[in-house]
Amino acid sequence: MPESDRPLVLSQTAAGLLRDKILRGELAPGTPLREVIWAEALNVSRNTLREALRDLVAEGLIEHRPHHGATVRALTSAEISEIYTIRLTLELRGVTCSAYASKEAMAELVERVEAVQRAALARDWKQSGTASLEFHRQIVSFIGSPRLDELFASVAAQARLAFSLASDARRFQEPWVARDVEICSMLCDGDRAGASRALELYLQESERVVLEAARSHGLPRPSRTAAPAPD
Amino acid sequence: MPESDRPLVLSQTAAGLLRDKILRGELAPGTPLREVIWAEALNVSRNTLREALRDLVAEGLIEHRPHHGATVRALTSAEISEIYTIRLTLELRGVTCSAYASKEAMAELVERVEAVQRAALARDWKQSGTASLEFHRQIVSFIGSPRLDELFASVAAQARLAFSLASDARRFQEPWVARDVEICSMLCDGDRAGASRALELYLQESERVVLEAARSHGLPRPSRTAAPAPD
DNA sequence: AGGAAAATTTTGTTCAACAAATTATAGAGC
DNA sequence: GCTCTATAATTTGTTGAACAAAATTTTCCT
Repeated sequence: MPESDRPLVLSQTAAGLLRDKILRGELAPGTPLREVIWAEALNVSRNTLREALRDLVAEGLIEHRPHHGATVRALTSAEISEIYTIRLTLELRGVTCSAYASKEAMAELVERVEAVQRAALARDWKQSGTASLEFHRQIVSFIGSPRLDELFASVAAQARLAFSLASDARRFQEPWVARDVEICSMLCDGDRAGASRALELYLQESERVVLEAARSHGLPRPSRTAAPAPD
Repeated sequence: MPESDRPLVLSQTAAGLLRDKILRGELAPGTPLREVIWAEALNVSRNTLREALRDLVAEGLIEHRPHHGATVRALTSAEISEIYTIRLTLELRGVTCSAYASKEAMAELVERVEAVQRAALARDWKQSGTASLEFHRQIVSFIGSPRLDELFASVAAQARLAFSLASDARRFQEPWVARDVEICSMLCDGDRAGASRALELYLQESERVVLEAARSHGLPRPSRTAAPAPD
């Protein structure tokens, strides 16, 4: 039944709800998203849900094989590596473009690295991780391309999906804070070559750690087990 | 009527037909794509057409404003500039990564630049443009990320859309052939710094020319005129 | 003309149905 | 007991009709 609230575009709000659940880690990678079940769980028609699913496929959050349906995307180790390849490409270019960044943009960068520090001081490691991604996002924004910004956001969302496997959040986030700070100060000093080197090492190590976590914690197991209930 | 042939996934073959028509230039940028009209033109239901349209939106070939429907994407000059920003980001990184490219990949690069030369010699400027894009695509592929390859393909498709405005194809393509060859030989010699410089100038000038062509030829005019018939 | 109100078009969404493909189940035979 | 196959049950792909809501066009009034 078409009920209650009248949001601007239903299929997109439905996509939004699903996106949140996935990013929040409530739906483990590999989980199948059955159309009828989620249609009534989100209180939309099956057709509308399908449109929502198509949007999420475009975002890279879910996979869709014809006649098999949609599943929460489970990253292979190759895909995790690719995430870092993409990050390196975008962030290195961002560092180069920081030469032409406005005063405000640089101030925003400092602002964000401070947010990382605040979260770390408060021992809020989840927030620290989010803030760190925001910091790197700001670096990418120096390029000045909304589309590349969007790509980074998409990639970052998937990275967080991989992060969610990490058992101990502290050991996972703490070492990076100081390095974010270092990169930021190098950028402020105009030492772009140094920032590039630091960034490259940063991403290499991060990739190694995430890959390790993913490997130990369980990679795309074709588990045919029952799907968690929507509610 | 669900007729005759039984393609694997209808909505995607429908999207394919539309994609071709757009890329072929049969549907001018800004052209509205009315759902009922194209649904029966492609012989699919409206729901299926909607799914096809959503796919094309994800590809960046069409725009979609809620309650206004889909239109063939008309690039603003800012968006044309962004195409070159993205190309610069991807291709420069590709040049860097060419250091680790396999022998086969480098051979493929030479292969493609030769295809550009052949087409130019045959005065087939349309083919020359396509081949040139393939050459640059190969540079990007050195990065080794399918997703970035896909991004380049998407951006290239839109670039061709902008190219289609060019009045004189020869003056438009000829000057670039020699520069593609130069960049290729620099890469083969391992002179990545030189290749980077040449590439940056190449893209800067290309952007200038395309922007000029687009400006003179007519930018996103909100023409409310009748849409061309599907057939 | 100008602008408000009504008629029309177009999109957003739902529902019910069915074909086709996939997966699960139950036997048959060894 | 095990594999292989035929059958049933599920799930996706697609359709067509219907209607509400938003946007566009037309009409009509001043």
